[in-house]
Amino acid sequence: MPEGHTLHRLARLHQARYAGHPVAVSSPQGRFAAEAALLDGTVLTAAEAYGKHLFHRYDGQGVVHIHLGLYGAFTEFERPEPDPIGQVRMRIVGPTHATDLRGPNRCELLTDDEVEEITDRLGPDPLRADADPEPALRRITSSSSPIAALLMDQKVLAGVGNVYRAEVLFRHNINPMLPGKSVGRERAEQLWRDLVELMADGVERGRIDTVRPEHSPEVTGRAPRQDRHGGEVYVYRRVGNPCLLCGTTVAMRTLQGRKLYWCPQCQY
DNA sequence: GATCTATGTAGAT
DNA sequence: TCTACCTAGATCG
Repeated sequence: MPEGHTLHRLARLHQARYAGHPVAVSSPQGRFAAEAALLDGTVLTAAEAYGKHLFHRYDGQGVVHIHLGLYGAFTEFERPEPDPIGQVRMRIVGPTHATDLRGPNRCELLTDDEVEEITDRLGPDPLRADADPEPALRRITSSSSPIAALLMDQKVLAGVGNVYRAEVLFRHNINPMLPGKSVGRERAEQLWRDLVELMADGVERGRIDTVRPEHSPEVTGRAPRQDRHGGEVYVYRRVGNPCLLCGTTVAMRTLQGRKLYWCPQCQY
């Protein structure tokens, strides 16, 4: 379930459970076996997220770069950990807990320079305290690409995925196909500030909730979202259902291979 | 049991 | 714009 908030939450968890300790690293599936052997028994010094990328730093041995892609997931255990089930790419066992990594898009051992090459390509991450939104605001307000495409472009903003994109555009009544330069500076700033809040909330809760209290199905009587991702949302994957605000049927189309959801009435 | 889908990205065409 | 890739759970029959 990986948008930026998931990775930041994992980084925080891994930092608390493993950082500062020697850890056992293995690859039950075998596809990370050589790297795991190098790392096994060394100290994991830090866990950090940048956008949708997760980095595990090991004392003197380099940095493990993990990108979950669409399907990747970590499973966390208290020790004693069970035998691995299924395709476990990487297992880390620390003093009190263990974690299994399955199905990542990337799991590789890199040098500091290689890590920097990755982070240099990313736009500002709304979840990082050191983020400077200025480059993102300039990119958005000068581009003729649809705002929906810009929000998902990791070179523009790091960490925003399909759910946050759909939801933040709904919250600001912006049509997803509106060119970035037509969004304007002020609304672009509002989008950034809202993403900072929404995504920080996502890190705390471990799920994406974007519906304002006054718009909740309990208050409005509108049908609640029917989705399995866990949070309360306005439009994401609600195609064919009534908009929580106006009752108009939520629309869906594909943009650059990803599904886009919006309310044709509320977003113009 | 087969098929579909998914909060993603890189690379080919 | 397309395809490939990594995996598991939901859905279909």
